[in-house]
Parts: sequence; C-alpha cells; structure tokens
Amino acid sequence: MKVLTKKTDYAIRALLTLAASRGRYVSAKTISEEQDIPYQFLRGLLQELIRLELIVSKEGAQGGVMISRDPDEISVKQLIEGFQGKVQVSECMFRKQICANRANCVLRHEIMRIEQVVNAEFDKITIGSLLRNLEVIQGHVQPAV
Amino acid sequence: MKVLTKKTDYAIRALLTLAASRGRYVSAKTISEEQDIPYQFLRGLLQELIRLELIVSKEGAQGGVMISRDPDEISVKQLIEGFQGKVQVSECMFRKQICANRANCVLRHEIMRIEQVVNAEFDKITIGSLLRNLEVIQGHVQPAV
DNA sequence: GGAACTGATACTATATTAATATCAGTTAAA
DNA sequence: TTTAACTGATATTAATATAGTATCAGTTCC
Ligand code: FES
Ligand code: FES
Repeated sequence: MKVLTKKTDYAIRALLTLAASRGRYVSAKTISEEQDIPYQFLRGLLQELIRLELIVSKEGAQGGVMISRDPDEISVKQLIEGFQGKVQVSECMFRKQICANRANCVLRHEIMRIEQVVNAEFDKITIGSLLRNLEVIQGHVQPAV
Repeated sequence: MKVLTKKTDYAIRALLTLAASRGRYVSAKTISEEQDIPYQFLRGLLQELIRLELIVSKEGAQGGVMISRDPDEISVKQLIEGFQGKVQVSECMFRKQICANRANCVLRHEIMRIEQVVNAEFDKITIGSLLRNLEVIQGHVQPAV
C-alpha cells in the first residue's frame, strides 16, 4: 500500500523549494532541475497548486511561481487531499451485510478511528516543519532575524 | 486515497462467510452468490488465500473451501499485507535532499509512526471480531455451547 | 523583436486493479 | 460408469489510475 503518490511527493518537494525562497518568483524550470521533477509534469502540478491557492504565478520573463501562504499553514494532509482525495479506508465495506445498519456498525467506527489518526498525523506535518527539519539536517539553519 | 482494494475487501467478506461455516466446505459459487463477488475473481482470490494458508480446499462434487485457522487469528492487517503489500507511506520521500541522512530524518520518524498506528489498528481487527460484530448487528448471535 | 516565462489542453505510456475465459483434473453420487 | 459439481492452473481482456510528454497561444522583460 502506497500512501503518497509521486504527484503528492513532487508537490511537497516543489513547495519546499518555494518555501525556501519566500517572496521570490521561481521558474518551473528551476524547480524541475533542483528537485529532479519531470518538467511538464511539474507544470501541471503547479497549476493545481495555484487552483488550491497555495501558490501564485507571474507570467513572462523573470516570472514563475511563488508560495502565497505561511508554510506552517500548508499541511501534508491538505496536499494529500488535494491530489489524492480524502483518506478513505473503503467506500463501505461489507455493503450487503452491514450497511443496512450503518449507524451502529462497529467496524465502521474502528475504521473511522484509523482515518482520524492518519489525518491527524499528516495534519501535523507541514511544509514549514519539513523545511526546518531539512535545514537542521543539512546544516543550513538561518539565524532568526 | 483508498486503503483497501476490492480484492482485500472481497477476501475479508469471503472469510466472514467461511468463518460463519467453520468445519464445512463451502463452494466458490455459494460464496460468490452470498457475498456478491464475481465468481472467477473470487476463484483466484481463494487460491491466494490457500497459499496464505488461511483456508484449505477439497476438490470435486461437494467440495469447496474451508477456513483453517481460528478467525480471531486472522487480522485485516495480514490480509492487506498479503494482497497489497506492506503499508508504506512513500518508498522514501525527498530522496535527493534528505536520504543522505536517513537515520536522523525527522520526517521519516513521523511517517513510520503513522505506519505503526495504522498497522496496529488493522491488526486489532480480525475476522473473528468482525463476525461477532456482524452477528450482533444482525441479531444472529448463537448462544455459547 | 526575441528569449524566458505561464496558461491551457491534448496526448501517450505505464502500472495496477478488476474481471473473464478456458480447460484439465477430482470427487460424489445417481 | 457416467455426469454434474467442484477446484487447479493459467491466460486474456477490460477498466482505471498514475506518470510523463508535447504543443501552441499569450505575457512580460530586456
Ligand atoms: S461497513 Fe458499511 S456500515 Fe459498516
Ligand atoms: S525521507 Fe528518506 S530519509 Fe527521510
């Protein structure tokens, strides 16, 4: 079972690059090279991020995309939902047998608990937190201004 | 994000039927009709369950398959792993940037925690526990002998 | 005007999942 | 002893999701 698709993975990485360059427009070409993401695939993905209102773009020479939110407000959960849909264990297991009694279905309760845990965990992980971890690991910590 | 594939879903349902008929051989046809699972698809799936040693079969007329384990010892986790492979969040996110320092990667730690929680939860849900829930819901509880 | 960009969209390739089809061999029982 | 009800094994197709490519129009900066 794979939880993150490549698209989500790429989106996270693109946002990391953008978060590290806040306030500046970065071209798709640059991101593509820096993160080793196929150019055209990235282009499409960036347009989705624009629709999700996580980044904004500027056309023309010297244009590109720029992150438009506080990186701490962008969670991996949002990205998973945006690109892969909500975490859902099974549309509804055992339809025939149980679903007549959904409200009382114990299984359903347990499954929803799992979903909640997964969502809560992915909600904790943000672009901001990831970036800080990256910086710590790579020794690129910038002194607070 | 879909956690259970149809195959896993079908397998669980087939095992529920078999658990409800412990000690008897049930034909694929019967299971197929009872659980509304495409016959040939079910056939293949049952052969996998045999390989996983969760059921045994008997050929010929009056043959079929029979559950060969205590239903409480068959967890949804085992089935997911058998049919879909281990739960894995991402083969390894951010390869380029972090994987040079895997041991210290905070992200990796968080992700592994999520995996553990999901696995632990699915490990708690067994064919036995599901069947009991079903019986309670449907009012088919058999008095203990 | 031309190079460096994004917007929009259409297309192809690959992988995974889901479903079917076929035929040989086994067993029970009429 | 034949036949209907079964599984074993395997091949094939269909449907869907994911991943990646290509093209062209329009914008902006120099
Ligand atoms: S699985 Fe559908 S209500 Fe329980
Ligand atoms: S994601 Fe690979 S080590 Fe952190």
